[in-house]
Amino acid sequence: MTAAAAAAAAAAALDSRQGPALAARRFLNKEEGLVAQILTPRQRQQLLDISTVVKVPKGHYFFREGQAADAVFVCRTGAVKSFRELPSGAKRIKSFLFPRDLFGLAEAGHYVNTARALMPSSCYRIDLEQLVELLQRDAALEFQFLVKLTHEIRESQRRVIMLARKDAIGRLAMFFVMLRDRQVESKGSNLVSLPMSRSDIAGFVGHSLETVSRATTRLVKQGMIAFDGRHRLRILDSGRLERIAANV
Amino acid sequence: MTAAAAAAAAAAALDSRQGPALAARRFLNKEEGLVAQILTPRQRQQLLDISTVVKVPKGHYFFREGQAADAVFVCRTGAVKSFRELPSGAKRIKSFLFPRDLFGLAEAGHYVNTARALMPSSCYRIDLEQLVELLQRDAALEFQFLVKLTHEIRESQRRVIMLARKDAIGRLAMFFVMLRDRQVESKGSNLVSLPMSRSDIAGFVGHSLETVSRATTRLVKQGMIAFDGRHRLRILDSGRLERIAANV
DNA sequence: CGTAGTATTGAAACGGATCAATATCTGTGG
DNA sequence: CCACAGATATTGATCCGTTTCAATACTACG
Repeated sequence: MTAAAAAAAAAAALDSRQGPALAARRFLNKEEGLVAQILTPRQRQQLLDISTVVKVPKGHYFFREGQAADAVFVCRTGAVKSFRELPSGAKRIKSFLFPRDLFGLAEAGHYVNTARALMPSSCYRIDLEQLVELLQRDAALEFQFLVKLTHEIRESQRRVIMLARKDAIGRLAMFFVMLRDRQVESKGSNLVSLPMSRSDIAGFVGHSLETVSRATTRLVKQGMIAFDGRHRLRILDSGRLERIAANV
Repeated sequence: MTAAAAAAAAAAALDSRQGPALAARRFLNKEEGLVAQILTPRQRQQLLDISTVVKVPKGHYFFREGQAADAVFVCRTGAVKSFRELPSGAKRIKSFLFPRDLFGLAEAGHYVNTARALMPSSCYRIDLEQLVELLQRDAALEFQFLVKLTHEIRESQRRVIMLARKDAIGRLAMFFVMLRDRQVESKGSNLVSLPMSRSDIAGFVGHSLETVSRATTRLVKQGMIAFDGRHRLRILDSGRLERIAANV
């Protein structure tokens, strides 16, 4: 886990517009440099060779919980939610996936979560068997996956930090900041797209739908954020929002 | 993330008594086979060659948050807690480490957490630079780390599930079950050692110290668990405890 | 054996969950 | 393109559990 982090530090930033790419996201505290993976053109081509592009309309599934796992996915366009249906009927949202995100965690050969498109989306579908074979042959490529997993762990830990907070406003603030930081495109624009429903947000931050609603209302009333419709968030006072988000 | 899982499924169980070993822990739902890593004797020797054994008394530190990260650690004996000091003074416990656990997550070349011995402990200290080099050369070994990271992610997700619960008893039950499952030695014995303080537990499960105390008391009164002193837990009715732990 | 840190127990207050009613969207078909 | 219906979201009132503050009990270590 740490090994990868060191490598990540050593890695230079790279932008990849074509072919599968792994998103190395920014961390909580803004760092000077965006740590990213290097995929050589050849590696990207190798991944392309064993992958197909899957397009689905809003609300459709990439895979469902329990299904045999024979592929990994990398989000290409759109947005996806990964969740688990609980016996109680509630949905526990595991994560929201945006372009360049890797998903498809399996356990004992079966998908752990269900992946559903929040809007019309497309993903690279990478055959698992071939991928494993490829990784075994190419240590450098495998290393990129290792780095990617380290990011995954940190992201998960960030979520743990969020859930450890008891105040609804703080959790929401963290959630919004996390989303903004992930949407690299919106850099500087202070516009964040919220393709998920309020109830999905609730499932993610671990509060009830009503509490999420009240908390967002309070943030709006305090002038930190504003909405252009329910799925378009504008951050008005990012300094204050971040202070609340960081204020543990 | 998924690639590794598939490989994990393919991996056979192995017990390693000497040299660094990576713990592949059991998952929430007991599975038929204990999924573990394979480290060949040669790989283990390679890791040994670049590692040293560090012994510290109770309460001492392996490293502190922010320190330059130049090594990974694998717990050998004892128990370690990994945590972060918050501005507010509170400690947020990231994880408890037991023999065979890997730790030392770094970000931008510095340790993210502080690692402190809960009891007299020893760890393998693996030089990071050499490890990275070794991993780059040995895809198979690197793959083991990849598998290990996948476990780490699942563990983290399990923690997320725990934190998403609002009831104190449920969280505690999950915590105790998690601990028991990690202490492979205690297999069948129903005895779990709790080397950490109540306040550490509170920091881990995300509740106040008092709430943890009250919840354990209730579990005791309901006859599910009992204590031999504050650091020795006996699970009396593991069926009921597990049902509460799973009852999401 | 005493003392400082650690844990338990009690009482009061705060905040989120839940139940319930109303308002607002979104996507569909006319 | 509009209107309408079902789904989604907001807002309100009450209840319940955790936090907090405070006092007391325990335990481990010198």
